[in-house]
Amino acid sequence: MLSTMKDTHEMLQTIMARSVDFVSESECKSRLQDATTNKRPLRIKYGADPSAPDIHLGHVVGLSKLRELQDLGHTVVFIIGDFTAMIGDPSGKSKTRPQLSREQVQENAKSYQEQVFKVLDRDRTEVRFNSEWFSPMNFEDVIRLSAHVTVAQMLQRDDFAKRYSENQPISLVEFLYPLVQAYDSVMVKADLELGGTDQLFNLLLGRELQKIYGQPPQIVMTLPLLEGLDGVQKMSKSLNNYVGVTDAPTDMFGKIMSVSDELMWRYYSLVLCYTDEQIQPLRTLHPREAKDQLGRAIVQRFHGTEAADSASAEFAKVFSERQNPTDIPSITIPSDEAPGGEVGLLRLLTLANLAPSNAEARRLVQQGGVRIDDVKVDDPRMTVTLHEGMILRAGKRGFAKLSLSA
RNA sequence: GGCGGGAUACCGAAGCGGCCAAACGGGGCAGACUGUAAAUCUGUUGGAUUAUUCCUUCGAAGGUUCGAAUCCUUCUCCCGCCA
Repeated sequence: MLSTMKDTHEMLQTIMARSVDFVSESECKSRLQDATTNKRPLRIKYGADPSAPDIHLGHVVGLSKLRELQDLGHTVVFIIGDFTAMIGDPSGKSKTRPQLSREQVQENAKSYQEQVFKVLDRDRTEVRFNSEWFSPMNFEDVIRLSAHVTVAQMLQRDDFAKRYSENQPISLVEFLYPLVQAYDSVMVKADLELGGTDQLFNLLLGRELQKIYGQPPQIVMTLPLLEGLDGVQKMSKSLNNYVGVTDAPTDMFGKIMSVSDELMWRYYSLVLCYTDEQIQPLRTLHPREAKDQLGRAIVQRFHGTEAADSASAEFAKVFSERQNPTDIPSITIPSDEAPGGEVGLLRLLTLANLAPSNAEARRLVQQGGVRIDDVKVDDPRMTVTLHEGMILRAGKRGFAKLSLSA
């Protein structure tokens, strides 16, 4: 259970590891001591947006930290922002987030939880939906809540300040969002809240609001945002630069291998929680080897050792040795598409889902990206005589195996 | 309520009567190389067609013109400023 007072310092170090902002160390220390003497685990708040139910490694950064805290005996209060998701968020430069129905939100929330518990300890997690306290509120309540903050306070937030000075629009709803999140903290009596560095303002507002409501202010900790596969922008579903925790082992491994050499150390640190001392020896390895280990460790975490090893082996086979993968999706060409067992090459590629259009298929062929049974074909006009088990390859990753049945 | 700005392909952004399927950048895809789906370099990036060519696309609908993303009219949506 909770450690003794002697360990407080050590505990603090564990808690603070990898954090960017931490408000504040001294508060945390006394809170920990209090927790120990009263045998009361701290309540660690974490908010999740169920509008995009795919958890990726970017989320794992925070989740891993939560797990560490759970392993120290604390309780995670996992808040699903079902209320906020139902309203939709017009935030920022991006397009307005779609408003989700209650059913969709429920469904997303469910799959969200399934994924989250790949990292979190279910027994030390309290799941809450914020519609619990927001749905019953009426407009009067909203106005009263809003009265606690000023526009000047809101404009302290970086992105608001920036957009305001650049004459970019800021929706009133966006002003309300930090408030909503802050109120969550009040409702669950959070002792500590963590989030990405972009959440700092919202987290701090939670402190302010708690003080107003007569609660001890939560400790605030931010963690770095994990860069996505492109190595520049933060990992996100909408940028399609993410590794999902439900990705198939081979995909997951392949995506990790596509991370730049430079970036992989961040993944070691933020996703796998390696300390600098643990990372140091890895730097002497060949980058390809270090990345292979990274990929295996990550796949192992979500799919097990066996899957990790075979994903690694499969990758070496397909990309290093340029062999065909073990499992190739099988496709059947309808007989009316292939009179006499013959089909035009381009048509074949589109039928096999290796190209979205004939024009795209032509480009592939002209650029030398197409092979049939390991033989390069470069004539877009050619006709192909089909046979059972014929293997089509388009580019590095596109494969299809022909099945002639019926 | 008044005034002004804007809507271009996946995204950002040029173009302002023909040479525009539309510059440029990003992203995507392919190739070379390689140590990997790293890095770098090159090519490519609406659809149909072997090609000639044709079709659809520049917020929507009409119109002017031999010819429009470009001019006119109306409409829709977005943004800013001043009230």
